[in-house]
Amino acid sequence: MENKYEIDFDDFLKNFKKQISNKGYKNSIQKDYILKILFFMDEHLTAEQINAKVKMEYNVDIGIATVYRTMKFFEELNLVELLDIGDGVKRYELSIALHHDHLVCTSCGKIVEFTDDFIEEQQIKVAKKHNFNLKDHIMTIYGLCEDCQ
Amino acid sequence: MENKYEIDFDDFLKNFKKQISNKGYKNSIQKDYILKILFFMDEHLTAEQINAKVKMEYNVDIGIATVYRTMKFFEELNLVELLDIGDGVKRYELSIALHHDHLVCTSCGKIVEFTDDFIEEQQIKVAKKHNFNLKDHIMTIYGLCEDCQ
DNA sequence: TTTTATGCAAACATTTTGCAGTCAC
DNA sequence: GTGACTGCAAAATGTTTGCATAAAA
Repeated sequence: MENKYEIDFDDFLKNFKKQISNKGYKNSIQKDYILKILFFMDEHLTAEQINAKVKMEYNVDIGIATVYRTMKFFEELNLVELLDIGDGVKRYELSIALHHDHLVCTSCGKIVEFTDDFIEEQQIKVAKKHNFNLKDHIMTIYGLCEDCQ
Repeated sequence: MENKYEIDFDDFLKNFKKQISNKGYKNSIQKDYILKILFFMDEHLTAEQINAKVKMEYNVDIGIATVYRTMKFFEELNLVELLDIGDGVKRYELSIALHHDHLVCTSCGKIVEFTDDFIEEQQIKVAKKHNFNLKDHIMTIYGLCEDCQ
């Protein structure tokens, strides 16, 4: 199976589960389902979408509460990252994706990932200038994609 | 009275009201209250906070619905900008503030504004590279402020 | 006098929580 | 067996909408 991370899913899952149990938490079939969905999806999924995909792929309704709770759990363990494109809905992606920022099309909603080393460096300088101890950042550029122009 | 825009509030209000009526909309005392609160506040206020400030300063309860509707109205006229720091609550600020990005302290919530020409230029290049017609962007750097380190 | 704005409450969408039962370790 | 997890429904949060009334132009 193809995936954008260029690593084997089984290796990934094994490692992921080990991290969970190492920290004293318990694994479950629901967590596995969610991980598999996140791993093989390119897009940044909402809780509702994750729930629907799990239902579709595995014929199980794990419930939206479980999705939210699991995502919050993964987030706290830094295994998943939250993406907020400003439409009031949370989207999630695996942290194994290298850091990147987002271009969002304001017409069709398409999301393109990018990184820019210059900007990254400059952000460090900005934080330093204001005596902030930088932890993270989000940068989202809004515009019209090629198709929507 | 001091304010960060270095312009006179009465001039600002007069101009603001003119823009509203020029576009065929009606002015109101509620809009004036909200504008005065926004003008003299440094912070980026939520709808709830704006409502509370109006109640406190003018002893009038204009209602949360009015605040939301007015902010959406101002936003559509590009008189106000929406700031989303990713906590699921909308914050607003006047557009007369020059464009800037934000540093947010993850401990105390302090927000510091900044601009960086280098980053701005680089964003234009990034958009161009991906064939996006750039409209806007948000960039928020998260970290610990001096006091919280 | 006509159109837009207000204010209340009710509706809405998304996310969180309480709790009893279940499962992983 | 114990602590963590699940699943349902109910609650909470933030925001929007319907509608009758009021106010601005």
